[in-house]
Amino acid sequence: MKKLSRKFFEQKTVVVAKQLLGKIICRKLSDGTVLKGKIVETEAYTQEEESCHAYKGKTKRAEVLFRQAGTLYVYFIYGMYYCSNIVTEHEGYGSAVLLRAIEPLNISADVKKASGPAKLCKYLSVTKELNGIDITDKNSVIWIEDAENIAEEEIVQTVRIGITKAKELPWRFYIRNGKCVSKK
DNA sequence: TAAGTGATTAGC
DNA sequence: CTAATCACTTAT
Repeated sequence: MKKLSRKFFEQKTVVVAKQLLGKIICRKLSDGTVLKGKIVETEAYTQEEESCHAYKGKTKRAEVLFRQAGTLYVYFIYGMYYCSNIVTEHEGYGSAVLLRAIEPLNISADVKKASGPAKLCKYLSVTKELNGIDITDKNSVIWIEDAENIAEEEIVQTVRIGITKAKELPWRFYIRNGKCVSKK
């Protein structure tokens, strides 16, 4: 399988969000174990809309969003959870795709263990230590492998969930009938 | 539906 | 410094 290049993430954020569906996210743990999961749900965030962390400019937390495409953005929320995003478009523009759910491909994995943005991070052992890494780097501990594109009719596009601002934007994508898609 | 939980941010 | 907010999950 081929690792996705930086070029893939340099497309428009909503395009990346949509095309990431069906791709395989891989995580190499410190003991050498490699976990894999199919991405089944994503959301797009760009700096023009107020629900994005980059909306107010380069704050200390959001600075990572302005880096080059393919950078991993991990943030801590509600005192207990991490969420991971992949930075998109060009350097200096704050945008990213939130990974909301994956379907674990490891043999003994529970299919519900990664059906939510914070659960997915827990499953893949993603913490703030990984904030800012380049997932297109050859030696990265997280990367995404290419896979067949999901057919247009299998992709559902709806409004984003769990946010309080700019709710009307239809920037959430998931695979129809995907068993690991998050709540609601 | 409610509440736990602490980093981040804006506003004094 | 303080207080409000938060792209969530789990258990009622």
